[in-house]
Amino acid sequence: MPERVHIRFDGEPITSKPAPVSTAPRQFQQGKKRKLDDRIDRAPEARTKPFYDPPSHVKTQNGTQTNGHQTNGTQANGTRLNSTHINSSKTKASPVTRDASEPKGKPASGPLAKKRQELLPIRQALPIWAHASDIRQALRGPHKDVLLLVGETGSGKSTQVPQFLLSEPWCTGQIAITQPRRVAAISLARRVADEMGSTLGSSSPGSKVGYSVRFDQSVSPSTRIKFLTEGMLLQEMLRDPWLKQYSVVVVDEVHERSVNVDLVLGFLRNIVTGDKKGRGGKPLKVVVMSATADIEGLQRFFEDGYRLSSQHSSSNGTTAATNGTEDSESSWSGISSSSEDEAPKSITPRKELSNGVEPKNGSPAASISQCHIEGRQYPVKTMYLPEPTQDFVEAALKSIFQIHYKEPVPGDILVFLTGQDTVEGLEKLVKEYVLGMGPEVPKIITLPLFAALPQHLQQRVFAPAPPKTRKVILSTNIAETSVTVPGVRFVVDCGKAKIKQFRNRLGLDSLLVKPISQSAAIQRQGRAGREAPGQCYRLYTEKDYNTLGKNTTPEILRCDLSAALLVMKARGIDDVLNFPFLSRPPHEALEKALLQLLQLGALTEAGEISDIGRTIAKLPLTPTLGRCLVEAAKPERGCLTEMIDIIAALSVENVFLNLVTEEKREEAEAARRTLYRREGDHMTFLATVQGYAEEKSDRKAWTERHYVSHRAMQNVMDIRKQLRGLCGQLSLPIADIEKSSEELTTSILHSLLRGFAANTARLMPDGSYRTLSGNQTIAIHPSSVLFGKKVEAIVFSESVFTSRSYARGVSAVRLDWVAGVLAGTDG
DNA sequence: GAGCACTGC
Repeated sequence: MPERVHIRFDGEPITSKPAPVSTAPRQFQQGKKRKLDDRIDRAPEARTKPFYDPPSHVKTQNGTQTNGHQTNGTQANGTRLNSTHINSSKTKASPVTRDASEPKGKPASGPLAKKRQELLPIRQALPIWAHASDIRQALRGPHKDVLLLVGETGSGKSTQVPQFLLSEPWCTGQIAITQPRRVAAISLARRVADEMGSTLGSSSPGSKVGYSVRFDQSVSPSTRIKFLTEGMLLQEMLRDPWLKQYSVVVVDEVHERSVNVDLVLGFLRNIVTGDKKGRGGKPLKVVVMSATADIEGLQRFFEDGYRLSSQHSSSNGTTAATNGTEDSESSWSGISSSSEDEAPKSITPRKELSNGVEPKNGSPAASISQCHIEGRQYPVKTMYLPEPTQDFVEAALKSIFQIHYKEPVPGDILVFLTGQDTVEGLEKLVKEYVLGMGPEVPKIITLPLFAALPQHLQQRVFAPAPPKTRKVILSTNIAETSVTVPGVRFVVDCGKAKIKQFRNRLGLDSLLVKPISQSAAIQRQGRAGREAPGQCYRLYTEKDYNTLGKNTTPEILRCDLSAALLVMKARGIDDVLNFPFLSRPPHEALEKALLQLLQLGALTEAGEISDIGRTIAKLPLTPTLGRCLVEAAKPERGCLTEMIDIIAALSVENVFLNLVTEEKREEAEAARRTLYRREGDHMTFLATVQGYAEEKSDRKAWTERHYVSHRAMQNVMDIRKQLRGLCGQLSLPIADIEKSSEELTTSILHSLLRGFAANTARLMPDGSYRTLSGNQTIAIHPSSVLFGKKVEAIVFSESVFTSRSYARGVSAVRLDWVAGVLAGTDG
């Protein structure tokens, strides 16, 4: 989750006038006993029969810790919150010394310095502050290159760790710190610049802090700390596999386990455990930061790397830098290492293990340090349903009103649901019930929240509730990590989410409602305790909670791996099957992805990356879309500009606005008629992008006239510009041969077919479509302009299984074209 | 007749 700015946790009360139910943070800092239960007892009686059982054992799921005082809370994952410990035989936890991250030299002056001075006490109050010295010690000295750091929400790790390391003697290069999301990278960079009394990024040549995200890079010649997205770091590795400009890479939010973070960790392990020739002998330090305490998987992951590297260098002197060869399942989700017996036997227990390597060739042992930092989270009381429910929307409705009648305002309710449909369904029900509330009851405003909701409607959740009013936010998973809603004291968790899963056999994604993991449930619960003690109402039984998986299955085990494998191949990993995966995908998935890359011509028969593959790897696109682009640039196709427009539209969500009412929908259909093309969605996207681009006077008005999303079109234009620039650099030619519109359309569709040969289907006599590769029934998605139309064959750029198999992004093609593409798929 | 959430020189 993004580390929010911690202004509210500086030890001052959140509000100047304490609300009746709020417990000011200072009280916690003074270690006063929580009054949570008293408060509940004093609360007005619920008007309905109590709906919930308190949990049978632990009532408080989150410990609260501030100022280093230990409360008797139990940490979210059930382990004890202990004081910080760094495990390293060479690292004795030393007393906190003066912070060396403070700039040396002349005394500061000016507004930037003033800001830095103002922020200093806030930084010093962060839980991580007291451990600055420990963190520095853990990486000081040779062969102390890896630090695993658990820092819970509010510990301050994302902002402080890079500043702690800045003045270390070994830190002569830049510090990279990766984030899963662009907004987090930018806002953290801004915060750290303020804390250091520096300008941000490219605003002045002397600025010390910068960031790098897609479409937005802001660094200066003096940049020392650089926040960047995981994808950007991978992109930088294409140019510099050894990351020579960096002394340390801090990998943040690892617990989210994006595909990119798994790839980053694999590459970093290779660098850190390999020889240092590629880096001119200089070591790279790696800090891996996670919000969940389960870092044993990471410990094993790096241990295995060191062990293999020492085996390599002692046996044949080769480096493990580009090729990890461990067989063990170093799985994050707790699958134990299968090569346990190879681990150093002398060292037990693992907690005190500091040496990942038993030196086999006389080299000093490398050490992996661990550090645990307590968070700043208020306790959250958790309630379960006594009996399972079939209808979580109805159960949520009951819970909302039970809370509303029982608990005083302020205190907003955040409800986690599965999707737009359940959000809108529950919104309707709540609004109906609100009509029946008496005038003496506080008001309710319902606020839906999901990604497809227009931005200005999403913004409404950030406005505080008016007096005597309670906000009820009905949200998808977007509020679990991406959006932090202020004011929430009550969470209602349906225990489910829509999860995307790639089916190797069918080659299509499924998007189904599945139970969430315990860690996701804890994450949702934590959303109630960010500003004050809170409550979490789980719409399932405690027994059901205990049967949930501990962690969410990492994305790399759930997705199409072709993009990930191409990333590896392009960065010099020849043997991708033996890449050091933190969680190793099944062999079948890897083979399937290799086969797909071969069919795209991105790999040679020998499995080496081809020129086409190298080109595709440099594009910010999936391999399939990249292949379409390369095809469109061929002289005989000559439709690169058009393909760029289409791909740009395919790369954003919701070019066409979703309309709520039937009436609006009909209006939109009529308005868009000029954009629709009978050839299908891709030509329709082309007409839309071209129409928008040709509008020179008022593009916003153009989008409104055509019921097109202005925001989406702005993104399209960014991507279009980026792709045009890249095509120039990669010498992909823009054709200047005149073509008839029919010839152009044919070229475009052929280029699409080259990338999406596997995504083709033919019309059956019964009117359904069946894929040519697997003879699977697939239906044209209702959002397609070809919905309800019958054409002899289709090509589609996306497919997903929800209630049935749907093709999205559909174009009509001739069956003999499809047959031709399937027959010969050479480069 | 339907759209979990992120992300990329």
